[in-house]
Amino acid sequence: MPKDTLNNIPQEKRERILREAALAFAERGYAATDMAALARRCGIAKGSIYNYFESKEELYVYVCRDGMEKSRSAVWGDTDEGWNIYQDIDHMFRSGVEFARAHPEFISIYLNAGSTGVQHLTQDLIVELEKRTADQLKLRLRQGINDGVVRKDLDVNLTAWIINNSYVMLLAALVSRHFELRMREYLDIPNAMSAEDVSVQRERTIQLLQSFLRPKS
Amino acid sequence: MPKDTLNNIPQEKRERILREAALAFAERGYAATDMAALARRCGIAKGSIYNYFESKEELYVYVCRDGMEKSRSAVWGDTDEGWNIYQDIDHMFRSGVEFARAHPEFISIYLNAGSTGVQHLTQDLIVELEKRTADQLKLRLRQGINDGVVRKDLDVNLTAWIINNSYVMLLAALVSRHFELRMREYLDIPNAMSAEDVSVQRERTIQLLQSFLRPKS
Amino acid sequence: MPKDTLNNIPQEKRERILREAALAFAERGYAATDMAALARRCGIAKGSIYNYFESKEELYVYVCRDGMEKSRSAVWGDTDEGWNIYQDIDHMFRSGVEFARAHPEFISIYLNAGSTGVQHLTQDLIVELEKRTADQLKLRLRQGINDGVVRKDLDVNLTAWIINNSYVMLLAALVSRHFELRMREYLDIPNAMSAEDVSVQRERTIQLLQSFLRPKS
Amino acid sequence: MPKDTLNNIPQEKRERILREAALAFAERGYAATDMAALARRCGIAKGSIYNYFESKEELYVYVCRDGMEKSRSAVWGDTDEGWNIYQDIDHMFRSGVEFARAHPEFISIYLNAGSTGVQHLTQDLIVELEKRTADQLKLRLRQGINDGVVRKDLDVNLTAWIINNSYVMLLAALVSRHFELRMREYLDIPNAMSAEDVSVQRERTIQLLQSFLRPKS
DNA sequence: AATGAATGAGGATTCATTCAT
DNA sequence: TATGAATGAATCCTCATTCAT
Repeated sequence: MPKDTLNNIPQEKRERILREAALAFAERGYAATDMAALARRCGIAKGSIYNYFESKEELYVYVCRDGMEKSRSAVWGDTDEGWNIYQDIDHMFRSGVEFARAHPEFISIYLNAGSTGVQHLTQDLIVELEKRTADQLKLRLRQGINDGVVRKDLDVNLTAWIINNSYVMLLAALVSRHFELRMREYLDIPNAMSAEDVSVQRERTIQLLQSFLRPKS
Repeated sequence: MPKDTLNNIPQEKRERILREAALAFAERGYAATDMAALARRCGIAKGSIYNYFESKEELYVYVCRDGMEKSRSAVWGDTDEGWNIYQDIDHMFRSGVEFARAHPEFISIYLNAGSTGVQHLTQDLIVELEKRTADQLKLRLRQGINDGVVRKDLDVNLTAWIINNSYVMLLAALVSRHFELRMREYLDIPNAMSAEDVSVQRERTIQLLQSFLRPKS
Repeated sequence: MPKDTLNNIPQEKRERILREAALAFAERGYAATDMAALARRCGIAKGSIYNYFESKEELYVYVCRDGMEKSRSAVWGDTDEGWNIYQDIDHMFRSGVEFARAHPEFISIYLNAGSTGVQHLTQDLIVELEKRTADQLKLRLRQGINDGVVRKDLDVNLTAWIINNSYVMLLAALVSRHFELRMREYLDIPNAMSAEDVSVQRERTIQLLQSFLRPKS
Repeated sequence: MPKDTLNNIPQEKRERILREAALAFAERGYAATDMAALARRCGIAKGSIYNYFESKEELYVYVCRDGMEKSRSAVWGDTDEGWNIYQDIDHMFRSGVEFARAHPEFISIYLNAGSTGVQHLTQDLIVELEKRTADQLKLRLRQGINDGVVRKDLDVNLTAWIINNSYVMLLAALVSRHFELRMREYLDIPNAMSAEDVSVQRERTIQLLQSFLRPKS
């Protein structure tokens, strides 16, 4: 969708533009992002952005697509086919948090995509990303039930959704002041969460969710 | 915070303004909401809004505060002190879904508040609302443990957060196309969710979450 | 087509805006006319124009319609039903030249409408104006033939067209440097045409055209 | 006026550039013609145009000059010194229509040149072309009078101008929707004019104009 | 208190022209 | 010589806010 010109410029520049655009959209949202300011921030002329993209919308969609791909490969890029649901949950939360630390902007954009205004531009794109995770979790839960390591009475779909809900809210807490405050409120964390805090809570969340899955016996 | 003038107009008018403003902000987001269009849809003159509110920001904050209050009283207004955590979860999900159906605009605004752009204006306001729910859930969980109806090994705070995560995502699915698509993806619901679908999934979610709490016995 | 606001402002202002807009479009053409400069020239703020008109196009169309109406009433407003073709030609050329002197901008806009670029916006509008003149001339020619004061072998339609061709080119010469130079070239007028020159040539043209119509006797 | 470079490129390319530039200016007018789009349609790089011409203006002037030369040679290139005014009128209308069919773009440019915006760039150029026709018609009219085949009382200059007025308007009708509609309105032609229609009207026009010249017998 | 015309800073986009390769 | 990426002034239009009535 971007213009050919985008492929004819140095990779470093292309990446810088995408990075700064993602950061800008994440910081201020689509509507409040100013193309002139964005260009300045990228170190290029206002008109140059329009050599690469038809419009602000196209740039936004491209940034989202890029983030989605980066996210997918960061979270699920190196899973082991042999893992079970417990290992997958563990991996998902760890790699997810890692990705959110490296690229908080994409998590913000993900949250924006769920909010109002530009949903229509990106929802399909992002739902595609959800599908990857949904399929993975559902598959592993089914295997776990078959293997007798997961409670037989669990509704696989619903359980996958519930697990992912907390995953999403954890990542949200890493990039959104509101969701961070909410999480600290629930978890009685008085001060801004340190990386250490996050790791601890991530581990506890993993363990608690895992404990929900285990057969009662 | 609004001007005194707001109290000198007919209640019907005041409510209409708040309702339409909430709808407008919910539909398009803060930045993309046009004060002129908003005035038109309220049936009042552009200038009149500025007789009641200092600025667009103040109006937005007031709408949020209003939504927060409506939400709190809708969800927790008529709880019974004698209920246990199972009854509270049941009540929260039921009244929450009911509220989201009656006032989807406030859920949208809540989600926006968690996204970028205008976080700073409303986060404290909305976190206050979270606190009410957090305290309630944590209290009941503690009581449940004491009463022997909840697993003793549960981390009360984390459990409350996890429960509420799914609550938030369920309500989000009712007002955001993106989160609806996500939920349908997880739950294998091929078509737009009917009220019936929502009720069914709400019940299943309640039961699954409740099952996580029960002692293994 | 303009917004209601246009009718809610003082007549003097409304007329000033229309006048200046017509002058601006006439001077520079549609594409080269700058809305900001136009506003300045009208003594109003840039945004104000957009309180009256949806867009530059709408303003342009409105100016054209206005010019067309002014032109029609100026040229054919006070004809006498009893006149014959000779009197009508005389009247048309006289009132046409008078109108072109009072409102050269509308003649320029007429010529632009025949040129490239914005034809589609105004052609129907302006052809409507032509129709008035065409019908008038054709009617009178037919009457003249019936009354025996016009050559019987004349093709009425074609004759009307030929008469009007020179009418158009005469008015064009009054507002367009190019068509003035062309006319002076043909008529051996070395210097810029004075009002006197124009009157003389108008009279000669009238007489020559009239002489073409007379029966050979 | 163009740079020397223009002469160092293959003739085919040079002609293609001129042709496409003429078409582009004719289609959209000077101001609305986009140099980037023009380069694309010429099949050359944007920068290359500036290797041949200093600026858009210079290119435009060059295109006009080229059109003027083509027009002159097309219309008057192969006249016979022995022809009289009747033959010249006949020839002028025939070759003019033929030229307008082959190169409508130059007629459009001619009309634009008479309108606003870029008059100053080309008027002298184009008036030069008019002079050729004016001189020819006036000469032949004078000869006609001397030879007794033209009414002695005619004002030679004015007659030449009147003849040419209809010539201009006929060609205009071939390239401008507005002037075509106007002509159809006058001549009661309900549908778009076919080549056949045009030929018929051209013949009638020639004959009618010629009839105006003939001595009363 | 209500109105809506007026304002002008700001924002997305265009485009003639330049210049490094 | 040819190319096309880069530039930034220019342009259309928006919109929160003001203020005279």
